[in-house]
Amino acid sequence: MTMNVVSIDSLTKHPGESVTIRGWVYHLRAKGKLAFLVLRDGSGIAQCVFVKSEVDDATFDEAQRLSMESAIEITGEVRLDARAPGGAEIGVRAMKTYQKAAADFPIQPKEHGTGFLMENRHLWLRSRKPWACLRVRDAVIRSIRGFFYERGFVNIDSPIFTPAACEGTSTLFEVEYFDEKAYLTQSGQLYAEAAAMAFGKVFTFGPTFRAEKSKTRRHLTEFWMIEPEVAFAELNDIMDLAEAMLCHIVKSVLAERREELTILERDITKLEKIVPPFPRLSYTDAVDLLKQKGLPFEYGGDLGAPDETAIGENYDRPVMVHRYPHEVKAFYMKRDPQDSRFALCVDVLAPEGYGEIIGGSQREENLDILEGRIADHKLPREAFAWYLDLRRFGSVPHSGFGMGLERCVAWLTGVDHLRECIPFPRMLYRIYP
RNA sequence: UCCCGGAUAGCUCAGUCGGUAGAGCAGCUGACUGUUAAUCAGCGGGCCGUAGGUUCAAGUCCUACUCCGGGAGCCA
Repeated sequence: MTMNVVSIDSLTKHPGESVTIRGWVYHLRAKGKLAFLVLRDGSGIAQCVFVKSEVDDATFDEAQRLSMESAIEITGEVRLDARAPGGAEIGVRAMKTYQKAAADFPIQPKEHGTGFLMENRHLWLRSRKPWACLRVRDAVIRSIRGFFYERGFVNIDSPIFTPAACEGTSTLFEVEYFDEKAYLTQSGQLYAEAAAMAFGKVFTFGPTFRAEKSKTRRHLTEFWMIEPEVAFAELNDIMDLAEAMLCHIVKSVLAERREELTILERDITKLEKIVPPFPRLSYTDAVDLLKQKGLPFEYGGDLGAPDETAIGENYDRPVMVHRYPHEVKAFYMKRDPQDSRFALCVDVLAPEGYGEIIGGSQREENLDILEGRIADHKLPREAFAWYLDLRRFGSVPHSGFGMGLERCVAWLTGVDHLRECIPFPRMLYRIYP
C-alpha cells in the first residue's frame, strides 16, 4: 500500500482518510495509556493521539520516550476534533523514528531572554513566533515583487561590492578586493538610476550593509532593501507609488498571513486601517506639529527618532513627510524649484512608533548643479564620473525610494525588534550563528 | 563614540543588614484514557562573568576589565 503523505496545513481536507505526516516532535504529553504528541512539519502543527490499545506496545512505549524535536513519521486516521489545536488530529496507527533528538534541546515553550534566543537562532527558527514572523516576511517579499512586475518594472540587481560610498555619509564595511579596497554596498540607488535610463522603470532588491555602530532595535548591519527608480517621475509620482506599494503589501499580508498575525498577537484592526490616502506633511508642517505637541525642536534640523514617533502617533496610517531642508539630506537630491531651501524628498513614517520605513527623493538631473554638489560635499569626482554621464546623455527628471524590508515587516508583525524579522540577523557585536 | 541597565543551576529569576546557595521550569525515575506550557510524587544539578582590593568573613561592599541588553547620534 502506498503512503498518503500530506502536509499538516492540509489535514482538514482529508477527514476520515489514512494519511502519513513527517516532521519533528514539538510537544509531548504522556498520560498513562494515552499520549498526545504535537508534530511540527513546517506547514503547521498537528496533534497526534496515541491510544495504548490502538497501537502495538513497542510503538506506544517508544512514543512516550521521544524527546523534543525528534524526527518522526506518523501514519493514522484524520479526525476533525474541536479539542485539537487546528481543528484536526491524527489517531495514530504507526510511527517511524528517523532520529531521537538529544534530550537537551535548549528552547522550551516558556519565557527566554532574547540574548539566549539569538545565540540559538538556528534552533529558535523552529518556534511558532519566528515561524510566523518569517512567513510574513516571505509574503511581503512576494507581494513587493508582484506589485512591481504588474506595473512593468524590471528587476535590476545592483552590485554588492562598490568602489566608493554611494551617499558619502554612513560608515561602510571595507573589504579587500584583490589589490584594492572596496566597500559593501549601502544602497543600490545610484546603479538603479543608471538602470532606469536603460529600462525606464526598475527596482533593485538585495542586501545592504551599514557599519554604523547603531545599537538599537531599529538597526541591523545587514538588511534587505527594495529600491524602485522611475524615469520621468517627479516627487509626487513616487509618493503615490510608495503609498500604493504599502497598501498592496498590507492587503496581501492580511489575505495570506492572517493565522501568522494571530500567532504574533498582532492587532489586525490596525492594519485594516491602512488604506489611501496617506497624510502628507511638509517638513515645515511637521515641525509645527511637534511644536504644538510641546516637543523641543529647532527648525532646520533633521527629525530624530523621538520626533518621528511623535509625528507617527498622530495618525492611524503611514505619514509622508516631504521637503526637508537640503542641508540634512544627500547630495543627489533635487532642490525644490518653489523654494530652494528644501530638497524634493520624502520619508515615510510607519504608525505605532515604528519610525522611518521609506526614504526617497527626486534626483538632481542637471549636470552642472550635480557637479557642484559633488564638489561641495568633497566627494571624489572620478568615482562619480559614470554617474555624471547619466546627466550628459539624455538626462530626465527621475525619482525613487528605498524601503527597509525588515522595518516594514517589524511594523506589520508588531514585533519590537528588527532582529526577529530576518532569519539570521547581523548586528553590532553579533555575527553568530 | 556617549548615556543607562545587567551577568547566580540547561532556561527564567530570587538571594534582606556582609555570615559558606534557593524557587519555578527543563532533564531523569514512577503514577495517570482527552491533554492544550497537563497534573502529582521522587532524584540529580553551582569556579555566583574575570582579576584585584576592603574584611575574621564577600553572590552581597570598592576598583578595573570582559561580555550582554536598551537608548542617543546616524540611518532603512
